[in-house]
Amino acid sequence: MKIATWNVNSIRQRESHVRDWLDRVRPDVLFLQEIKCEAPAFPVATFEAAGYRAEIVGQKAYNGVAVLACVPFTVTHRALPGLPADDSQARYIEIQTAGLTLIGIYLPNGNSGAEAGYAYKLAWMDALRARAAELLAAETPFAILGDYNVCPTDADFAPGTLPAGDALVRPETRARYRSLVWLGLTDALGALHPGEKRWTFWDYQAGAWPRDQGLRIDHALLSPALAESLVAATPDRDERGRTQPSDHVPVLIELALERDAF
DNA sequence: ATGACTGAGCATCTCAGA
Repeated sequence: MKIATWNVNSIRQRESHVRDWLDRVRPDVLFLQEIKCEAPAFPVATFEAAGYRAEIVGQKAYNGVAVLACVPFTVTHRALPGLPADDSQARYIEIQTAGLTLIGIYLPNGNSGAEAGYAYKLAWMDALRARAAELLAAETPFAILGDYNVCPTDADFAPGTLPAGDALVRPETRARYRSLVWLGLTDALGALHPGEKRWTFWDYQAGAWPRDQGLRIDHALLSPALAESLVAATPDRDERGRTQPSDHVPVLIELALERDAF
C-alpha cells in the first residue's frame, strides 16, 4: 500500500504536477495541503479522470486540505477533534480505508499573528496529540501524514535557513512534537533513514534549491501496527526541479499490508 | 556584476508562507 502527502501551494497552480505524479507513482492515497481554494474551485474532474476520488476541506485563499484515493474510503472527520467549534481554518481531514484510519494535516506555521498565532500552533499540536492518544487507546491502526511545520531536531534544517526563534524550531514546538511521537509513534522517514538529510521543502528564495538548503518538515507518523509493515519512505526530490514547482515535494510511504489485514 | 520568491485577493499592495 502506498500513502503519500504533498503540500502543493495552490492546487490550481499545481493541477498538472499532481496529475502527472499520480499517473507515474499511482499511490493508493494522497493527502494534499495548502490547496488555497474552496471546494467548488478544486479541479475534481482532472483527478477523477486518473481514477481518483477527491474529498476536500477547503477555504478561500489560505490553508485547505484534501485527499485523493483510488481505493474506497469514507471521511470520518473534517476538523481536528478538540479544537473550538468556531475554528474556521481548513487543516485536517481524517478517513477510513482498508481498516485503517488515515489523517492528513496542515499544522499551523506559527510565525504570523504574533503571540496569538504561535499560541494557536501550540493549541493545535495539543489537540493533535490528544487525538493520537485516543486512537492508540482504541488500538486503531493509523497514520498521520502532512505538513507539520516542525523541524524535530537541528539535523532537520540546513544551516542558515531558519532564524533563531523561528516557530518551526522553538523549544515549545519541538517539545510538543516529541510528546506526540513518544506516545509510541514512528517517524517513517526518520526510522528508515536515520541521520540522513532528506529535505522535504526548499524555500523559493535565496537559491535554496540549487544550494540544496532545505528543511524536513513534512512527516508521516505511524501507529505501532503500521510501523511493523513500513518498507519505504521517500521524499520525491525530482518534483522540486520541475518548472513552477511547489516549495514542498511529495513524501511517499510504502506499507507491506496484506489485503484486509486490519 | 548579476539577479532579486510565490500565490491569492473587493489587488497595482498586503498577507502568509517557512
